[in-house]
Amino acid sequence: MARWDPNPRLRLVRAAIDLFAEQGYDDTTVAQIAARAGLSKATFFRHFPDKREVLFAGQEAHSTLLAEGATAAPPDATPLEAVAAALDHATASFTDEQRGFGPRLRAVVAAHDELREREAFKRAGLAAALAAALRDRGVPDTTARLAADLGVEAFHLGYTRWTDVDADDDAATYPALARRALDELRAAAAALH
Amino acid sequence: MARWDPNPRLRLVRAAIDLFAEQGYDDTTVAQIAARAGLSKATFFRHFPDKREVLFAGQEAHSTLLAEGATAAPPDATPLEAVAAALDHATASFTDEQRGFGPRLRAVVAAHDELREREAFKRAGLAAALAAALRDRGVPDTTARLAADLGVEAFHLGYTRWTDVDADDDAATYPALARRALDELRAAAAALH
DNA sequence: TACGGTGATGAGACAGAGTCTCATCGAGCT
DNA sequence: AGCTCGATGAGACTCTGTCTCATCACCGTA
Repeated sequence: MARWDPNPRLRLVRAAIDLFAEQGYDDTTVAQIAARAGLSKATFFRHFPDKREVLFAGQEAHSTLLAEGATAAPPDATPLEAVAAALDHATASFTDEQRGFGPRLRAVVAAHDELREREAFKRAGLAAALAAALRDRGVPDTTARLAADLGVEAFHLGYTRWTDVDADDDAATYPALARRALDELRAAAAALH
Repeated sequence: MARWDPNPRLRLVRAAIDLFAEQGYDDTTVAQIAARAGLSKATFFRHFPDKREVLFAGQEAHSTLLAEGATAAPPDATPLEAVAAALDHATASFTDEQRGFGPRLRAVVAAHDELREREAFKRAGLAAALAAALRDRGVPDTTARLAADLGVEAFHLGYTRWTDVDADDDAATYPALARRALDELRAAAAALH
């Protein structure tokens, strides 16, 4: 696993998750991550803008998928139906390896403000992208933002349940769990006023 | 304005906002901020855990105020009425100096991901505190989170309008603007399903 | 007035994050 | 073999953030 092997990015991600689980996030330096991946510190920063980002890479792709899904929904779909379509589209691409990383990822992030901060930011990015897609469908701004917030909350709630090892129902796919979460949120929102 | 003068914290905040406006956030070092406040770098980090935080200090106080306001609402108040009470309580304490900082603050934050990230995190903290207060009133978890999200969104929307120099209607107080924003959000949420 | 205790500050060393420049390497093309 | 181009490594550098220790102002007390 050295210098000129393929997939340097993925090697860095795996090395980082392993080291964070072994010795903690704070006690792991970027140089150590790079070394385990057979690379140098400089190369790490060519692939990721900072140390936190190695755990959140690919979130931009999720933004794109959510927006695509919402845009591709039938023209007469309601805002929340478009959000459901966005969830279907975005959750379909997740892999088993991503599911496997889930528990370790959540444990590390939960333990460090630095990482929870990045998570909150990424989440805001997802909501903004989804809201923009809804606005392009003609949904008014405030409605679009609220619907997008529900969608992103369902996206995360579904992810949490999908990667929860204590409740590993193999029939529960990520798309199905996200849909169910959205239904719950919709019901709660309807009961709000 | 040197070493043993009073209010070192506030002096640091003012120095930071001034320098960020003058030379930009990236080109301002912590040492420079401390020097302008007549203090040393070490003392800056005694008052703020990191460079970003000098712009967001006091957000914990807002969390407390929001929670207090929600808790103090009449027992028979609906979740959204409790949120309105929380906004009344939290927005009442803002000063004219805070209003004056608003435009510069928003401009600096908007220009740097690093700061927008911290803002998103603080926002999540406010929402969590408000949601916890609502849960303590007996509001179900999901409902509490949604209502809290609306409240925090109204809190920020109201702040933006209150500190918008282009629309400085002196009769528009922060509490009134926050209330109005909450009403708009409530209407949009009701129209969602 | 002198003295001692306490908390805030400064000075400076230090490790790690993140940036930058330049040399080197491998792959593909001619 | 020689050339080009993109990816990498090496290493210097600045700044953030931490830590230790000495110093200073203030306050109470003798």
